[in-house]
Amino acid sequence: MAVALAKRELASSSSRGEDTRQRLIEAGLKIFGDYGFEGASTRMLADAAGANLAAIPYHFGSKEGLYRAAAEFIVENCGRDILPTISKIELALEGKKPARKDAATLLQELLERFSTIVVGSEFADSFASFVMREQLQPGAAFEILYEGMMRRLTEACAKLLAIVLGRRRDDEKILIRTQTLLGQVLVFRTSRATVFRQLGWREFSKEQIKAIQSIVRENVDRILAGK
Amino acid sequence: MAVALAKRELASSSSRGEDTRQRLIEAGLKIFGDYGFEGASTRMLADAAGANLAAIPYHFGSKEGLYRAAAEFIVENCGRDILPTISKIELALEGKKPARKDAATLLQELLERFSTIVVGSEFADSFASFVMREQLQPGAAFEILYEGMMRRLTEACAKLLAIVLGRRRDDEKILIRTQTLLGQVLVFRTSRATVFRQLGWREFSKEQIKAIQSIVRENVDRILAGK
DNA sequence: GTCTATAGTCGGATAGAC
DNA sequence: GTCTATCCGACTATAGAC
Repeated sequence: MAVALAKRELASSSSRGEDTRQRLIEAGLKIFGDYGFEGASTRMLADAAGANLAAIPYHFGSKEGLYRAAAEFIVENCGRDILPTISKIELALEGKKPARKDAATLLQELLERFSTIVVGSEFADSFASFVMREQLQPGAAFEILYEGMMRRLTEACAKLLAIVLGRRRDDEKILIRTQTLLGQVLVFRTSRATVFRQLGWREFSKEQIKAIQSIVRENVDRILAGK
Repeated sequence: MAVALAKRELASSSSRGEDTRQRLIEAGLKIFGDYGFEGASTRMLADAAGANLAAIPYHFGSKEGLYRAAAEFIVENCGRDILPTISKIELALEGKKPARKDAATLLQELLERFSTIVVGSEFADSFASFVMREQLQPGAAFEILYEGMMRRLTEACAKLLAIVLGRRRDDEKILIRTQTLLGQVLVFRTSRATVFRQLGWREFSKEQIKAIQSIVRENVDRILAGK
């Protein structure tokens, strides 16, 4: 927190440099998300940021450097939304093992938070494409995304599920089932075009997000109820 | 059928033309899947097909024409695997409404067939990327994929689910839940990199596919059991 | 730090010989 | 139908003025 503040002060007090840097990262998020690494041109990036072409190699060394910086930006922003919940869960798991019922409640809370980010945030519109492209062809940015975001999410999810179903947390079946739980939420992003087409939607409205979350919650309840 | 046969005969009997065309489509499937439409160059495509650069505009009009042809190839090949099952279901739904239990059995059969394609076929390695990119940025090829493949799958799935849960088949909740069912399977493709990382897998082996299918089946059983 | 201008590369499509 | 050669546009990165 203190570091972030210091950064901001540095940005506003010093030169335009840090400001250009920030605008380039935000433009990178959108442009790389829309067109992919190869499809995005440095001209698009510079234009979207209102910056000069040469500012990219200057601030980030290369187009790829900007790409990595965008991945780090995603991790930081998602972190703001979901890390508090994950930290709470990790803390609860550190002490004596939570009761089955409490673990189920925590798991539902985690999934609701997750779905709010995945379908509910307009920020997700930019970074969802970015992340999906890295799933297709994992590169250096995938490491940043996985270590900074996905690992803690899937591990927290798996540990809670293990408690609820009464199994060891590194049981392969638990890990597979963890993915099926997350998949129920993720599908609304990864198959967005199909979902919109079939449901006649053109966006995720507040009501639709609630409907999705309600059904996921119901499904998960039923899955957790099984022995 | 007679048309397909006639085409094949024409291909083998006539000139190299039809053969080059076929090799370009198969190369397109792989190259477009790996690099995306923009990322794939006509030189890569021609090299992978063992064809000349100029053969692409000659046979398909343009690079985009080859792209569309690849989408049609996907529809045809997926169709071979899953259309018989879908047709069987559509037939069963045409007559008098199947019993709840029978609908559940058909739904499980459909999902197993679906998961076999999604995670189990080596053909999927190529076309999964192709389809995912179209979900990100739906273009002309998305129409081909949706109308030729996804529409009938999701509709069959939704109709069966409506019977099992005793609701109208155009109920929004049914359509949403349909997506969550498919999502449990799809996640193993769309988040492949994360799944492999968390589970320590490097491929989908026979045993792992069986494990996935078994857990999906269990989840779906529990979801369908709810009222 | 930011700009313009440019070098050097690679892209898709085409013309025309065979 | 297939090939070679080539056009023309767009790309990333850099050099050097300010």
